[in-house]
Order: sequence, then structure tokens, then C-alpha cells
Amino acid sequence: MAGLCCNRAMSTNPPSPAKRHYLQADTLIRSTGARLTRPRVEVLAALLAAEQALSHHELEERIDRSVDIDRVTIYRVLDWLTAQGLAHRIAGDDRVRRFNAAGHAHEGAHAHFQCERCGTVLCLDEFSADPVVRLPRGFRPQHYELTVKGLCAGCGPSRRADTRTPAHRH
Amino acid sequence: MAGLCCNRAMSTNPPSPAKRHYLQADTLIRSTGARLTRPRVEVLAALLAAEQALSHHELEERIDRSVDIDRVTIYRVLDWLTAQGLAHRIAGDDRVRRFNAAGHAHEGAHAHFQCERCGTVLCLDEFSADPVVRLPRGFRPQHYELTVKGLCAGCGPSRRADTRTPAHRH
DNA sequence: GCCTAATTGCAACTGAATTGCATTAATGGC
DNA sequence: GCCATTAATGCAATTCAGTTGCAATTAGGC
Repeated sequence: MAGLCCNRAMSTNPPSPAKRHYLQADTLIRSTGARLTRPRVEVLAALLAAEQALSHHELEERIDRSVDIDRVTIYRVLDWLTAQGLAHRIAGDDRVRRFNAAGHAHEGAHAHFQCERCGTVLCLDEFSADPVVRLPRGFRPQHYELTVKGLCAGCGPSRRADTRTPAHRH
Repeated sequence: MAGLCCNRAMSTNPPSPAKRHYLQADTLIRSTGARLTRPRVEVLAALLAAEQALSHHELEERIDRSVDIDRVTIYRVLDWLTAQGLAHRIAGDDRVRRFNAAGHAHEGAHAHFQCERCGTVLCLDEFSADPVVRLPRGFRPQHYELTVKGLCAGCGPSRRADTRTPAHRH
């Protein structure tokens, strides 16, 4: 598995369909010039593989199977990835931070969707916000973040209360 | 002081310039049909008087002088005010919730400014977001929240590092 | 003035995130 | 390939915002 940090640990893993994300993570981490470590690769690969923004808990769940990485390390790796611009942090309404791989060219404007029922956070396409709001004198905008709140496809009004359990929470 | 809950406690206070906000709070709380209590009036008056969104801490600071109200009560009053539509909750990037009196006609779209240096949160005028983003099939938008991040007038690049202490935090 | 349900106060608790420090291991130089 | 060095990790304890359970208080109707 192309230069994965600890060559012994990974050599026994069968080639998984998620392999691509590991390789991608590997390359991205190398490109920063910092050390290539197991936790970094695992966390970034998980983010790359995810179709939605992941909380710390969700990350723990998706990683633990093979290795087990300390909670704190995951926090630190996430901070590091964010600082490197490889991940992107979203402050949820529920005081939980969620992350996704910063694939999209998030220049200075992001948009997210957060489901009010199940909490899922999704990264939407960019939008242009600059002209829309007017700031007081002397205020300098740097980033724009649009959060759309509502119900996701799975939690929509068509299938109510019983057909779906509040997922991705707790 | 026009029908303030406990008539004995307030009668000794000199007519303050902030009196207007107390009267306003009084009226707003009455209008809900629920009980008019000291903590509710104090908290709402503080929010009405504030020029920015206030955190729980900031509220405690601004109230404690005369009466002292339990932390938990403030949390509960804030929840109640929010539920009544009298206050509006903003989830900050720093995992701290801030509140402001829901004066503006916040229909389904708000905009806030958060200073990345001092943390101050300001309520901006409305904006129209509906057309800007496209959601996946089956997703139903309910509220739109635009957060502009950057530097406030006091923290702007003209006066750097030393001339200003990071205010409104801790 | 009295009653009763709505509020409040207190104490203990939760859950996300952070900090300090000793240990481990990725990488560059040999 | 082996070693040193220093960045990264693991562990334990801590912080901090917010919540919960329950007994004591009190606003508002009679």
C-alpha cells in the first residue's frame, strides 16, 4: 500500500475498495512536508471516503475497526488537517464540530445543509455572497458561510416519525 | 416600574436610562400569556439593551449587579425566550451560543457577522438566499443562515496586535 | 389572603474539546 | 540498515458550555 507509514501494519490488509482514499490521503499528507503517520492517513482517508461531514464520534466509529487511535489524537489530527487546509471544519447548531475533506475549491464561501432532525451535515456547492450583505463601516469580511437548515431527503415530511430513526446522532 | 413582577424589589431602583428596555421586556413577556418573572425581565431587557449578540457569560455579567439569578435559570430563560420567538440563538464557531432579542423580522433568513479575533457577534440585515443554493433532491430548506467571518471595526488591520485586547471573550 | 401549577435555585452530571507530560516512532544523516 | 532527533502520539486529568432532577419558591387566579 504505497508507502503507508508503518509498512508492517498495513501489509496484511486485503486490498479494499477504499484503497483509493488511502492513496489519496497519503499523497495529500506528503504534500504538506510534515510526517506521514497512521492516524493522519486514517482520519483523512475516512474524510475522503465520507459523503457527508463527520463528527469526532463518527470518525472514531469509522476508524476503530483496524487500528485504535486515541480520541485526543483524532482531535489533534483534525486540527492539523484544518490548519493545512486539507479539511474543513463546520460548527453545527448542536455544538458539535464536523469535518470534511477540503476537496471542493472552498475559496471564501461555503454552503452547508444541516438536517434539523437527524443532524446530518452536507457540503453544498459554492455560492456567491459578497454582494448580498452590507457590513457596518470598518468591518472586513473574510469568509462567508451559508447554512441551510431543514429536512434531508431521509427525514422529509413524506416519511414521518416512525419510518426513520434519527440517524448519525449520539 | 410599570408592573414589574416583584413590586417591592424594583421600587427602590432609581429611574435608569435603561428603563425603556425594562418596560419593553415587560410588555413582550406579558404578551406571551406566561408568567412575568424577574429573571425573564432581566434577561430580555439585557438583550434588548445590547447592541450585539450576548453569550451566557456576557448576560451574567450584565445582570448580576442588582439581583443575582442562577446560571441555570438564565439558560432556561434563554431557551424559553427563544421558544417564544422573543430571542434568537446563534451558534458561534467557538461552541458558544449567543442570543439577541428578536427585534428584526427574521423570517427565514438571518445574517450574522462574527469577528475572528474578538468573537463579537453582530446581527446583520436580512438577505435573500433562496435562489442562491441548490439542494439535492428531496431536501427541504427551512431556514437560511449566513455567517460572515472577518474582523470587526475594532479589530481591523489598521490597529494591530497591541492596540487592542481581544475583547468579549472569557 | 390562599392555592396551585409554573418557575426558580441548587447540586450533580454530561459530553465535546483541551492541556500537560511521558512515551513512541517517522525521517534525515550516517 | 542503524541511530539520533524531534515531531506526533497516548494517557490521565481538566475545562467549559450546557443539561437534568428535584425540592423550594412564587406569580397569578380565586
